[in-house]
Amino acid sequence: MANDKKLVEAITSMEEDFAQWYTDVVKKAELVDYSSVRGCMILRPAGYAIWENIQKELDRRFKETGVENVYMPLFIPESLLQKEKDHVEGFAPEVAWVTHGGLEELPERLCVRPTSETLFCDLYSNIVQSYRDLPKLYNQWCSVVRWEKTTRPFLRSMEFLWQEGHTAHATAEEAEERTIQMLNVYADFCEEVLAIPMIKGRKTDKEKFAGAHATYTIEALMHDGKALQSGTSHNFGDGFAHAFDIQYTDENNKLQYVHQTSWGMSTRIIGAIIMVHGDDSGLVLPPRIAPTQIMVIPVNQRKEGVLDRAYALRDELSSRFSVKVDDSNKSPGWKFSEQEMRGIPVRIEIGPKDIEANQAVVVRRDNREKTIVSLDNITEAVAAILEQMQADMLARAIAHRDENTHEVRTWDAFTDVLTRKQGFIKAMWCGERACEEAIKEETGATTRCMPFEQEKLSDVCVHCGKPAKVMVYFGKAY
RNA sequence: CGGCGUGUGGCUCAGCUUGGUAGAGCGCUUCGUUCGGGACGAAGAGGUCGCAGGUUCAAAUCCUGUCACGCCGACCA
Repeated sequence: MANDKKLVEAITSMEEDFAQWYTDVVKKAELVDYSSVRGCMILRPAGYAIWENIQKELDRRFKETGVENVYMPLFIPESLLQKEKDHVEGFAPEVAWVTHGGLEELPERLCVRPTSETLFCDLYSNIVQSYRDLPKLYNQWCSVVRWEKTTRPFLRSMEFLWQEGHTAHATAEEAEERTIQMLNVYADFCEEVLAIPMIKGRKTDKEKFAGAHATYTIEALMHDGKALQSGTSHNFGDGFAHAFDIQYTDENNKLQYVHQTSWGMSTRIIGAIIMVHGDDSGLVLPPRIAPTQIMVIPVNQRKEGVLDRAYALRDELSSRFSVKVDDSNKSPGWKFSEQEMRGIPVRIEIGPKDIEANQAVVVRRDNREKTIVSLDNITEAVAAILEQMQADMLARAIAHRDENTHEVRTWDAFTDVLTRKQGFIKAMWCGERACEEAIKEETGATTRCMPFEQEKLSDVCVHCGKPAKVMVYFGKAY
C-alpha cells in the first residue's frame, strides 16, 4: 500500500492535469532538464538518444530518395534574410540578432538562423547554372533559434534541433512531386517507427509557411485531444528563385527559374511520442525507437549465480536488441517502476526460481502483460513480443484518433465538440480567410489541414453557411 | 507581451502573518541485513533562504526592483 501511494505521487495523472503530467514525465524519464538560458532545454542522454534514433532512421530514408547532407552557417546577414518579403515578415518577430563581434559593433547585423531558406537560396544561385546541375537535393541537421515568448520542453523551445531539407528543381511538377514525396517519408516514418498515425493534408493560406506557394503537413492527435503539427513540407514554386535570382539554362538555351521545396521535422516529434503513447506510470516508447529496448532486472541478485545469468542473458539478447541490466542496489519493485517511468518497452525479470526452471518473466511496458518464457528460445520470444507491442501501440493510437475525430455539419455541433470532447473536427469550409479567423476567434480552434482524403459532408460552410469549397480538419493545437 | 502563482540542501515542502543563531521527509555516502511491485537499521555529508538594493542593533521573514520557472491568454510556419 505504501508503495502504491509513492507511485501515485511521482507522476500527476493525465486526467487530473495533462500539462503537469507531461512536465512530470519529461523530467522523471530524464529526457530533458531546464538550463540557465531562458526557454532553452538540455537534452539529457535518455532524450538525446531518442533523437539520435530518429536521425538515424530519417537520414536513411532521405538518402534512399537521393538526398545529400550539407552544413550551412549559423549566421545569416540581415541583407540576405530580407531578400524575400513574405519570408522576413513571417520570421522577423522571432529572430535573434548578433550585433557585436568581440567589442566592435558589426557593420551589418547577423541573425541566428531561424531556418535556412535564404542561405540555401544564396548557395543555389551560385552553383546552379545548367539544367544538368538539377535537381539539388540537400538536407542539413542542425539547430535553429526562434525567440519564443512561452516555451515547453520539446513542443516549443527557443533553440531546437531539427533537419531542414532544401531542394531545387527544373520544373514545377518535379518540385510538387518532391514536396509530396517528403511528406510521405515523414508520415511513413511516424507510422512505422513511432507508431503515430498522421493526417496528411495541405495548410490553408493563413497557416502556410512564410514565402511558400503551398505547405503540406502531417497532423497527429495527442492523448488529451489536442493536435500537434508534426512535420511540414513546402512547395516554394519559383518565388524564392525570383527573389534570389536562381536561374539555369535549359535544353533550349533559355534562362529558367528553379522551383524549390523545403521540409522539416524537429525534436518536437518527441513531444508527440510522449503525448500519444505515455500513461500515468510515465513514458512508453515504441520498440523501434527506444534507445534501450530491454531492461533485465535480476531478482535477489546477491544470490549466487543470479547476476551472472542476467549478464549472460543480456549478452545473448544484445545480438538483436539494445539491452541493459539494472544491477543497481535497489529493490526489484523500485527497478520496475523506474523502467516504466523511462518507457523501456520490455523488462525481463530473472531470479533464482526462474533460473531453476530455466525461464524468465517478460513484461511489456504498454499493457504490463507478463509472459513466462523459456531461456532456450528467449531471443525469438522477445522479438515476437516487441513486434506485437509495436503493432498494438499503432492500433491503439489509430483507435484513439478515430474515436476522437468528429464529423460535424452544424455550427452548434462544432462548438459542442470543442466544449465537451475535444479532438479533430471534420467540417466543410468556404475557403475564406475571414471565416477561418472568425472560427479561431470564437472557439480557439484552428484549421489543421485540408486532408488529401476529401469527403463531402455538406454543401455549405459549417460557420458562415456560404457554399463550401473543401473539407477541413479543425482542432485546438499545441 | 498581459493576468495569476511559485522561488528555502539534489527533490518535495514547512518556517514569513507577529524580524532574534535555518527545519522535516525523500534522495545521497559508508557499513550491515534484505530482494518476485518503489525494503530496513545505524552512522554521516550537504543549504545563507533566486538575485540586487533598502529599512533595522538584527532580515528567509518587512519594503523596492529584478531574474527565472509554472499555468491561463495573446503571439507564434
